[in-house]
Amino acid sequence: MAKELATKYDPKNVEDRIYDFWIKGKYFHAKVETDKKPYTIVIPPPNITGQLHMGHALDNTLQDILIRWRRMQGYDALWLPGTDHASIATEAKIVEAMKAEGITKEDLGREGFLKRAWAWKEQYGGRIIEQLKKMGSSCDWDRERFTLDEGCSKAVLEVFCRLYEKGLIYRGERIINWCPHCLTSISDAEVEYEDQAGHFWHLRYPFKDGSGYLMLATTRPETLLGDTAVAVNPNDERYKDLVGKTLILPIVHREIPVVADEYVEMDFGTGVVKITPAHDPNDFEVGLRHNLPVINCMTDDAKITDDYPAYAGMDRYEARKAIVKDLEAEGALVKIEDYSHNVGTCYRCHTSVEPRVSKQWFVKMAPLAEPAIDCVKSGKTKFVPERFEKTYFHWMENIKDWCISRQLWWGHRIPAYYCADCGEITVAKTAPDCCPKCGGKVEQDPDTLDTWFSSALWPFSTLGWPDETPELKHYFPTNTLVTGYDIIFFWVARMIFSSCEQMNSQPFNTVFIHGIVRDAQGRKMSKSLGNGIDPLEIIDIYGADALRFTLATGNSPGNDMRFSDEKVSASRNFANKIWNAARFILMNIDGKEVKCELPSELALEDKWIISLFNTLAKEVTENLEKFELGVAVAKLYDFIWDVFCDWYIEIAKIRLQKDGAEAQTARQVLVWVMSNTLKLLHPFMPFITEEIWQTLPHDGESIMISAWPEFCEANSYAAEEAAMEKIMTAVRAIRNRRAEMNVPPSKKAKVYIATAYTSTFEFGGVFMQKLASASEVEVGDSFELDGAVCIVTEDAKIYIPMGELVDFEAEKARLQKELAAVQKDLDFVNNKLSNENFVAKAPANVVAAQREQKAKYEEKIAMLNESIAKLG
RNA sequence: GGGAGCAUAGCUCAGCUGGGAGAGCAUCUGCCUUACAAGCAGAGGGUCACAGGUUCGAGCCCUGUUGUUCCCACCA
Repeated sequence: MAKELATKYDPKNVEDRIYDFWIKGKYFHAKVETDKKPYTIVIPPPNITGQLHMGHALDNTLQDILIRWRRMQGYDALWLPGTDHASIATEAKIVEAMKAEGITKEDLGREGFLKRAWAWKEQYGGRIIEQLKKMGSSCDWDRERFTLDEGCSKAVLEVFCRLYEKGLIYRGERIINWCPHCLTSISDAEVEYEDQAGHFWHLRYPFKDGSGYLMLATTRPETLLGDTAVAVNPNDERYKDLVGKTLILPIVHREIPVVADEYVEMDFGTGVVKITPAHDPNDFEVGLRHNLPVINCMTDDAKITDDYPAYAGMDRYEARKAIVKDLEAEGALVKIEDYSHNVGTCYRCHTSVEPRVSKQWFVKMAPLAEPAIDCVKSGKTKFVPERFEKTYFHWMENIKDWCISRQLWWGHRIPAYYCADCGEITVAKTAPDCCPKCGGKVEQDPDTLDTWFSSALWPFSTLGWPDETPELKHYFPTNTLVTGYDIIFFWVARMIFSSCEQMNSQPFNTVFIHGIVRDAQGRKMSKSLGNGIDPLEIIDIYGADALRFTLATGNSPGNDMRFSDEKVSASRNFANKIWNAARFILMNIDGKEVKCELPSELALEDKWIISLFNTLAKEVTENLEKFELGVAVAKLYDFIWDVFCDWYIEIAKIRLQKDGAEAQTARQVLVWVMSNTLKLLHPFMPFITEEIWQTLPHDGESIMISAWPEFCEANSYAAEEAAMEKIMTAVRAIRNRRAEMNVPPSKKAKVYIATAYTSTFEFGGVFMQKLASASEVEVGDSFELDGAVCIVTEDAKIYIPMGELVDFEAEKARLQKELAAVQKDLDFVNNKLSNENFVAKAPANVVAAQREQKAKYEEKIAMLNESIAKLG
């Protein structure tokens, strides 16, 4: 068996096979076991257009760690997977693909387009799911959902109608953000602002009565076509008398009034603002207050309308040039300044957003925000780390109404029906045959809903709501939502208010927030930079466990992390280390009857490792409970590598070589500790742990459904831990000394140990032989030796007679140097202890520890002095 | 304009409720010690950004400063 295992762990031989084994065993499937406590995570549904990127890899690694851990703890753990139809992103991709074939949406018509979209979904929607499987994700694939499937659509209809009936959804003509490329409205949250270099055009607008000009400046001269006023601040002494006068709009030669409005900042620019209600949100508000006409001068793809023949059909930037030229010709242009300003862009295509007045559907947010704020304030939903609650509150408290209608076809169609005759609006789950008011013909609103409207319902729509399913009853509210901070507004906040409203409950108890994965230089990974790292490629080279381990190790809640090959390579090395430890154990139990249970007779070193493991189990569990995944995994790394491999396995070799009862004890402890450590590591590195666990003696079908190791009082051995620590300190001291003197390990030497802990060191003698190149070890109260190297630890004075290698002067100097160092330490402690305030105010245990330290230093100093005296 | 994060070894980052600073990588030295050279044993390397304060005691708590990153707002 052992011979078959290569010296290097090869994930390619393991991962797919193990994943199939899990699927066949149905271990991921949650069975609605009502006698067990539920633990639920709903996946942030990736877009069907998506390809697995590092963000997904991190997000899903964290979720899988939590769900595997809870499953092992005995919870009825459900990780519910699915995908998002991503209306705008998907539709854009399909339109783009069609463009290559020379077809437009209109050519196909709505039905034809949707048919094509569904075909597209069938083709690509499964791709990201397959990629998630490569990560080892233990999702319940039998419950996979899609935001546009029948159930989710039913939930969407239900919510829309309920909100409409409550007056929380309304239709209105408002200024909204319009993407001239995607040809749809987008919500405020979907606008990204970026600094762009632009210009400030200073213009003069003449008074009708010929009494001069008003100077103003604009960053968007083309919107002048839609100007319906010029505003000044009512308190501005400079312009007080001009309010109410009439100006002639340059080029257009329309008469517009001068109005007074508080919105105008007197200190900025000339304190005069042109007002374009149709193309600026602030101007729109001013227009409302002053009853100004709204003149839309652009088409939906941001070209000038036919109302302005000179510019009709020009793109807004072309028009800008033409208009500036004409302004100059007319003498209205005063000067042009360079100016950098924030421009709103579409979060999908980064085209500059064109604010536009248009009739859309909105969700009235104020009444929904209040319970959502309370949900977090009261602690029903907690953010980890907590600071993100502040972000959440700030957003919720300042929230504006949510524009939910999109001029797209791929999505949930708005269930509103308009009567062609009387204009009556009917909102209903099923289409009415005719207008309920006048019996006229009705037509459904052509628009669809914002994709986030359906994902806002995800925690309960996926569990069967609005039906009262057993799943909904058992698994809702969900336990943990794992997501990045970049998606709090889009999704987390909307799930919270939707759930508060529809379910009268929080959607999840904890929101576990992580940061984004950056490249090795700390830059955001992006397509345009081309610095993205493909997780699948990393898996191909290093294995999924190595990738997962890297992502988990770097994780500190809410913080960004950098990803580099070096880190994955270190993780791969760790996997290999585990692999080789397993090989060693397998080699030694080959052909022997070994069960995975602790023998009744344990040696000192067995109790030591068992005790340390016990502490590890406790701490890892505590760290996981606090979402300190990175801390938990670091402890596992240290235990496996530095404690188990570097010390315990090495020490175990001594007994294994002897064979007999002692060897059998060592074998069992090796198997027990290894097997249980693998369990603790399993959530982080599922493949390799399963592979090894299966090869070791084990009970049960799979490590992933084995019981999570618990802290156990009987496995705590404080005295043995302390004794081993003394021996290990001595071993390290000897190694250190030998290394300094450049003595090769092959040159063995006898070791004399003078100590008060004779039995401990007598026991540890064999360890010294194995680990510290000791040919022989003699333990006693004191020794009189000439020409020996002397090493002083807190518990022992160690002599190594290596006369021919020792330079006595150097040895003396070294000891004196060490003495000085210890003396400094002692002074420090003494200083503390002689401070009355310290002794009086510091906790008793801290003071006691200092006193103990003082005694140790004094003892060490005495021993060092003695050694120096001997050297003459 | 408002808010938040970060600043610790050459690099990347840990550091729990305050009790003399840690890891990985890199560097240097010595080892094929039969699980592992993707390894083993050792070493060097830090005014914990700066300035105050609270405390017997501060990397950690408070105030301010500087640098840096991000989020929100959007003064045309």
